[in-house]
Amino acid sequence: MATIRDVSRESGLSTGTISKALSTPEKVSPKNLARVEAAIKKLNYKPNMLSQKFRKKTSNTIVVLVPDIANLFFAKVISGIETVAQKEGFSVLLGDTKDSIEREKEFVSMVETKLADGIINLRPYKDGDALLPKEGIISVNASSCENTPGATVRIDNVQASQKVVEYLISLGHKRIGVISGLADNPHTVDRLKGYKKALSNFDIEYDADLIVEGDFNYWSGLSAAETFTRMADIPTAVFCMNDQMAIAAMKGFTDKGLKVPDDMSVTGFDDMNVSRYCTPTLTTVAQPAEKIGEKSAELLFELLSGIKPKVTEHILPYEFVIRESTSAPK
Amino acid sequence: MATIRDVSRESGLSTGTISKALSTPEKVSPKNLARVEAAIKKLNYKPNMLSQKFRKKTSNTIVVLVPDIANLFFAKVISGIETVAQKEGFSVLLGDTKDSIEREKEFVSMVETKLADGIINLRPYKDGDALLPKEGIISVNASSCENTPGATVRIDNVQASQKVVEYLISLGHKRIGVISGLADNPHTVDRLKGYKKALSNFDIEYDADLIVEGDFNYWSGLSAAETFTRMADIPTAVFCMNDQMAIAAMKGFTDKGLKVPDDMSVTGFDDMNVSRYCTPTLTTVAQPAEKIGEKSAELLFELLSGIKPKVTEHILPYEFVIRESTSAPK
DNA sequence: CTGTTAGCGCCTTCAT
DNA sequence: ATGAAGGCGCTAACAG
Repeated sequence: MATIRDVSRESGLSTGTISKALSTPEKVSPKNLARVEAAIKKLNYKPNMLSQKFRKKTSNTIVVLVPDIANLFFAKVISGIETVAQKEGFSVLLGDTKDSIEREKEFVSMVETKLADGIINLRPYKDGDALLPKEGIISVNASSCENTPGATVRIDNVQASQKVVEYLISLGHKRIGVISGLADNPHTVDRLKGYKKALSNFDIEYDADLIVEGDFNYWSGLSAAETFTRMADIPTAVFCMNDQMAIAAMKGFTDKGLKVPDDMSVTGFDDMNVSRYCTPTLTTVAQPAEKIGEKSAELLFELLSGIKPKVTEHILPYEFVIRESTSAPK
Repeated sequence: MATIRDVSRESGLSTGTISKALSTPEKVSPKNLARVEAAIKKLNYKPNMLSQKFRKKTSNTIVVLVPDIANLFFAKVISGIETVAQKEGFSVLLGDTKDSIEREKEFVSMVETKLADGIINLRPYKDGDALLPKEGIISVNASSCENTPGATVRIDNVQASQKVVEYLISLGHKRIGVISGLADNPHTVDRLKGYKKALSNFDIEYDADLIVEGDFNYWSGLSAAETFTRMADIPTAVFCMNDQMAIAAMKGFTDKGLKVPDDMSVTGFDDMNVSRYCTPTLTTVAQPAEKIGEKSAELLFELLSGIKPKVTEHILPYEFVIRESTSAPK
């Protein structure tokens, strides 16, 4: 493998000149530039970026910490991050933690060992078991919840949930079930808060029996739907905390002979691509996943460049999308 | 930032000893080991991995080239890759090319510039515009098609497609439509081949009018379904080349008043999670996406370690899953 | 504009 | 088992 020294020898110029020819060609005479190029081509020289990074003490790499990359929402956020990172000349290291705190630690330590310059964390912040934010580690929390410390990008989960539930109420629903995420998940907490606000705004009493705990995966939505159908006083609508559970719930209700939306209105959260193509199409909250990724990356690069950003908590707009899965109760 | 030299000074030991204490502690006396540890803790020393990699001339990083990470199938493959990579102590750099050949080039050059040791390519190989395989660059093509050169991991697309179509024929269908991917996509080519084989096995004449071109995205499935409903002689079943188009097609048919599967059988390809929760549930080919990722990574690491693997073309088993979207024609 | 020089932080012989 | 010394490939002063 040819090194810069080989190019120097071949071209009869010093390594310093070669280096400059590569980084700031306008500061090298055209004649010499041509000689450098010729030598590079002849030797098929490729600069050793590892050496460059070492020398410059910067990896130009960020790590994206993600609980599970096979979750479409996260994948979209990452896509947004990638777009911005490439524009800035950064690489993104994938930190699929598979929900293991051990793996998460390893990835965090990558910035301590210079392998990465900063971190974007897609795992919602939870008091107590959070590795980030951490002193000396530049990070952004993407898709966070209320009261997340440090730099964050998110939508207003409380408000969005409230809006969904108030819409159901406006249709005439009074008994509205919830398929939640795990009870201690911060998104669950925020979205439940919005649900309660909506009820209280319209003087509907909160009934804890109407909250069925899921885990954001399909299966739990199906199972929760069955739970509802076994209730003595079945609700007329169900607010699901993500689209996956909502789609599975629609199936669960359909299987038990309930028509959606005639017998049961169902709403989701996220607006995955499939939600406008399933049957019936899903009323849901559209999260700007790619935008969240882009904004997070932009914020991280601001932080990385040393400027203190004016705003460190970005609350992005969401959209409430009404489709076929909701209607007035019979 | 403390360096190894600081630890050396603090502990009164040479840098060589510190280095050894970190890499092969069993070769350092317990007494000195303790002193090293004390010094490290006192100074909060973290080895500079950038320097380490530079010195060792290996990045311990692989790049995963993916046309679009917000595609669930790819995301799952990546998840499998990550699992194996972490076990091997490698990082994975995300190469979301967003279908741009320029970006792809950049990522490929990362191994030439030592930023990565090898590449796993999720883009199907197409004669003519393929950057990989390439001399001097260790790579594996994951989820490839027939006749892909170099190291590959895939399922037998032709056989799987044939099986699906023969199943439809066995149900009594004779006029079977296809919603394909883009015509020049290698997966389209392989799967169409299987479709034709099935027809010819059962002496059904191939009718090019029954092939409607899609692009593997939802929208094209919906649009193709509408095309079918406008045909004079509507088919009784449609073989879709992925689940996304199949789910959208089911919606398209339903919207036009056709019942699935009573009036129209629909099959997919991939078996995304949603396919067992949509309504009706989808008959499809289950690709072992995570396994494909794991196998690809294992193969790459074999290649990287310098051993010539006995097998460089891995054909993984798929599963044909029969669900509710198919039945005998009326 | 170009050449010289001195390291970046670490690992690895090679002695001891 | 430990220490001394050299150098990986590159960039960044600094001189000229």
